[in-house]
Amino acid sequence: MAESKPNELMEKVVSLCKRRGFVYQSSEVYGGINGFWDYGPLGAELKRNVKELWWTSMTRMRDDVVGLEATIIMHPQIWRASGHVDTFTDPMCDCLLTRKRLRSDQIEPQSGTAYHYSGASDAGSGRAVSEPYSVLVQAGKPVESARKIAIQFYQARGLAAVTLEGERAEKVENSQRYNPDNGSLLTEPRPFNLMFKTHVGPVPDEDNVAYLRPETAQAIFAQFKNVLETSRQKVPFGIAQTGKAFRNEVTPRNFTFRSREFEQMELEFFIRPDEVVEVLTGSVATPTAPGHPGEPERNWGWQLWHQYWVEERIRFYEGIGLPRTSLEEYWQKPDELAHYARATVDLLFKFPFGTQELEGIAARSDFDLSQHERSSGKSMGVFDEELRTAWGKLDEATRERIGSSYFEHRRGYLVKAGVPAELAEKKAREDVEGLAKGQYIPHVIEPSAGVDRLILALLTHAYSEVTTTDDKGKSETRVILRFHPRVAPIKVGVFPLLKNKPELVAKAREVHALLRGQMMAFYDDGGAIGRRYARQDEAGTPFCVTIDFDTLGETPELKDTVTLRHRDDGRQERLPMGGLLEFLRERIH
RNA sequence: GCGAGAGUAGCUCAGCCUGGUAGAGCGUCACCUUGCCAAGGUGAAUGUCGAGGGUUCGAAUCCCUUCUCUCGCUCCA
Repeated sequence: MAESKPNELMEKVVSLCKRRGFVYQSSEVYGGINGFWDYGPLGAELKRNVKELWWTSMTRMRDDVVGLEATIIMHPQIWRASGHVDTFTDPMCDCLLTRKRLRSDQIEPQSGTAYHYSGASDAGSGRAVSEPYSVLVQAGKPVESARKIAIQFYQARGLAAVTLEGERAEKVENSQRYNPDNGSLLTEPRPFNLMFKTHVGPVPDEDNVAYLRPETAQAIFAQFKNVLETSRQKVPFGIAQTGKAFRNEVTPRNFTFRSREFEQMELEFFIRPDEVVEVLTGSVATPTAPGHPGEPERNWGWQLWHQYWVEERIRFYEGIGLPRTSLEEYWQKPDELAHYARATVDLLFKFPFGTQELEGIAARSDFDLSQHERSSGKSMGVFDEELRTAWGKLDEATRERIGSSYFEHRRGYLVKAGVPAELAEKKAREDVEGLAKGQYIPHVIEPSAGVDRLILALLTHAYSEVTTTDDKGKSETRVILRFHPRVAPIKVGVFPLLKNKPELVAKAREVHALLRGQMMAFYDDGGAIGRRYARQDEAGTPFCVTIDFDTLGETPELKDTVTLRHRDDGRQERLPMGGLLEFLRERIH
């Protein structure tokens, strides 16, 4: 990474992105639209490469993961079951004094005396403010403390010497309208729905409200049974999906990092609950050392699976040019975890504007499938013949122990989900009976990555500057994007050494024709050769091929060889044309 | 959404204070030149000065509104 100040580096990257056609602001000719970005020619190739590498490594290279491509608009019930309708509709309000933003439903109810003011004036300047305001003070506190806050409020609105007007006291019980920190009145609560709403059908009304998905994952849960029944997969296995998701962010920030329309790469990897693993294998293996635990084993519990996926994902990033040192693993603290999550690891990248999340790998227990089972009324469980048989062979004490552990987990989930205690107990007991018959709801490990964030990480990580000084002492700074060849938008540039020699141009065209179709190859004969190299460096092209007079046979033993030039160090080597394709393929795959 | 700063050629910026109808460097394109790292020459294109409104004989310049970007408060792909 270049050694610039954070903002400087970010500005350079943003500027380069536009100049070279990686990223443009959406709808720019109309003044742009906040939180939306388009990918230009180079960006589109880069993004495509990243998604294909993810898809290939997740599905094609594995026996135990299959793909899904679901719609963006789904049955609205999905978002009620997932919790997005509730948690994404937060009423927010602002403190009128400090402008601090608060979740109005999370404000501790306050009681005391509210002092209302109709406005204030400044005798000195003759100015007046007629905006009403109030301050809540706890019972017993003097009125002066309210006045002090109110004076600050009116001072902030331009009065120097404040004379408060229309003071009036009122008893208040359990109000959420005041800031607990300073007693200041808050703005009216406004709902902040982070889901984009639309209507299915031509006439918008309440009955046909639908949402653009705020994550791709829920479709995987909703289609879990279909995939299970049609893919010939058995737990443990995963379902992968990439696609657009939409969140009406309060504050889109940091270039493409937080966008309102963005793309995700998500895997839901379904595993057996630990109780099932124990029944089948007699014990549950747990992590013994940090690092990659190796090939999956039958006796792995959720913790090992979780660790496995964390390490798999880090390997993926390493494979596309983000070394482990550029990443940071953050294990969420118990109080930060969502209530259904058992563990979540964030993979953070050191962006110029701060260390921020690229991907979250969550162990989500059986929460999601259970929610959809309760919400849809359709079973989300799987049946495992082997489990039923193994259960039959257990002794009574073991059945009792494993059964009660399973019972506690299921009851815990149901109670948290709002099921009345008595009913939850009854249902949890039924679940234990199901377990004995070979039925259970799979747990899930969810590695969920943001594509656009990853693109931004790759761009900022690849960005570097090289300053050279020529004979005349004139120094010049060139930009090199040091992309891993796997993600580089253009894999190879093909140039005739000179443009005004038709034989060179024809030969270069021939080489270009040989390579294109196999990989993104770019032909260029404009300007001097050094300039063309520089242009490709800036686009992040790892290799350039130059056709010269030796290629044509000027030095007989060099006939049909070309110069291959490496981006990162300018090194050149001579290669036979016939071996070119293989040489490049080895390095870009 | 709120507070602070900014928006002029593809990019980086000057001009704004003190109104008189837009400039530099780089880049882009064409031609010439070219013997491996942004070489040189000649020529060309490009701005409704972010958008809208107002003041004025006249606005990039002064005033208002709006949009976008950057930074702080919330967020986690």
